[in-house]
Amino acid sequence: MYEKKIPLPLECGLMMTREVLGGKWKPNLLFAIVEGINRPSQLQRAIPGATKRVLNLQLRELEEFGVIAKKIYPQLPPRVEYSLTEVGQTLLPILLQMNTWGEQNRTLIETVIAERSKR
Amino acid sequence: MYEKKIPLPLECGLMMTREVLGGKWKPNLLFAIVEGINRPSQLQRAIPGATKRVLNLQLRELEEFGVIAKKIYPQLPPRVEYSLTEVGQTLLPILLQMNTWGEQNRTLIETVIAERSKR
DNA sequence: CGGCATCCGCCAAGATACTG
DNA sequence: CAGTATCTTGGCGGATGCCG
Repeated sequence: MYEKKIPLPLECGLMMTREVLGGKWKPNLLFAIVEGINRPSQLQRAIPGATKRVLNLQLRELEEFGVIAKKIYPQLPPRVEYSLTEVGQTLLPILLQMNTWGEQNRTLIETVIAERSKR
Repeated sequence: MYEKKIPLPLECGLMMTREVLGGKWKPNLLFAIVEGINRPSQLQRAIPGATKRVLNLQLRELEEFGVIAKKIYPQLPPRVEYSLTEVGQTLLPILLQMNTWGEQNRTLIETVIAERSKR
């Protein structure tokens, strides 16, 4: 019985997920959308660190991957709302875990970063 | 009763985790180490896409964050072994979920990527 | 309000070669 | 086998401004 013929098939699932969540603000965007912050202007306000352009780019990518859906209301002023798709919902557990892990280890991480910048 | 004074405290846990897992090969490295592929040369072979240099850089960062431990055997030829720390163990659930999610949605993702490159 | 065009700086990551 | 030094690059993300 062969345990594992090929040591690592590059553990490709990780790369796949990375492809989807890889953008700097994508996790935050998904997180925000779930919480009901689902309009572009709201998202901009919720994520002050990112510019309109970047958020748009990343939103489009998320949309291309079928993770979020974009609803356009043809009116003036224009109105757009994002929502998680079924597939997007399946990402929630991961995001939640990432968030709580980060919270739990925040002091550790901050310490290391502070330490690092001393050099 | 104020529901949420500040809409998003930038959902900082996500950024923390990102800081630790952000490198291109870090998830793969952790995954491999858990599976017993814990020596530099082994890791290089298991992850053909990355160069020695990059792997070293990312391994060092993981070590700085206290996620992996580095054991050096002072002998010739030199021998080094990495292992997950307690903290590192707590990352496993996340990595596993990311991996399985990627596997489950591999065809979707590959399709989108193929589509994208047509333009 | 939502979206896009343009320009630019930076840094993570690739390529290569050398030392112990 | 493990690690480092040097050089280069691609592209992601930041900044700004214009348009419907």
